[in-house]
Amino acid sequence: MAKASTRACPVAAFQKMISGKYKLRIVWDLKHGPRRYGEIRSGLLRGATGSAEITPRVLSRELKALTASGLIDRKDFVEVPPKVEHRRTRKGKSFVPVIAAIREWGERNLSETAVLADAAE
Amino acid sequence: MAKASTRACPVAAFQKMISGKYKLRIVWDLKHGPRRYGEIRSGLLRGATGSAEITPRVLSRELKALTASGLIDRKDFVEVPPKVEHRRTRKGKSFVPVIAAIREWGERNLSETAVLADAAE
DNA sequence: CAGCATCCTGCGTGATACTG
DNA sequence: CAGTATCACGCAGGATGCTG
Repeated sequence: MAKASTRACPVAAFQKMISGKYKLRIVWDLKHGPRRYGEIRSGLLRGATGSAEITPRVLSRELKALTASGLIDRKDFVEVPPKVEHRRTRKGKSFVPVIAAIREWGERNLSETAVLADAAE
Repeated sequence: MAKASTRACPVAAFQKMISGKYKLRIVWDLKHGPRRYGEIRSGLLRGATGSAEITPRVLSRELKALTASGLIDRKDFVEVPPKVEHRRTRKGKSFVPVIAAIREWGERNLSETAVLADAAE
């Protein structure tokens, strides 16, 4: 039964796994190696103003979900001052090409003209 | 602000475009050619009981969004009885490999056994 | 057959404040 | 520094009924 569902819709499982606005970007941002909590937070959405982006609550949740999905790994240096690092797992690394494919397609089909048409709200 | 996000992250635009539970599946299901509204609806989530899945409201919205995104094309045979077909556009077809990549990865890493094994690991 | 109108609910997301 | 606690809100998405 589970076989049937996943076989019918791996896409659904994928969507569930990367649900949320930041998961894909987090995994992608980890390409340079392990990153600390604060690094992800400040490096994720540098807006034009460099203003804050993701709230601690949300980032925490995303990281937990990604860890639960097995895409990233959490390393806690247990002592003070608090230090936690996240890095991609094997599974996470194997997922990178998929993100790359998405990015590549997005850059060709969603950039500029397409984006403007879509962002016309 | 939506503009900024799409600009920096094609991934974000991608997520926005395929947001929702059915868009990817709809595009995928159109691989066999044009499909009528009812065909998509009854063929999308044929459960064990074959019960209904997506409501007209939701399906309609998904189709509109996909049309607005340029992934699918809507053909309305204007006369009675109502007949509407949807098919993939060029853009939609170019998007297929991405879905295929997602599916392929999902089948290898998100299938029941893999999920369980990875969760244990 | 292919929708639209209305109501309702859960959840993802953000803002703010606090803590070990 | 790396979170947790609480409140609030918008929106996706389901249910139901009606229509051209």
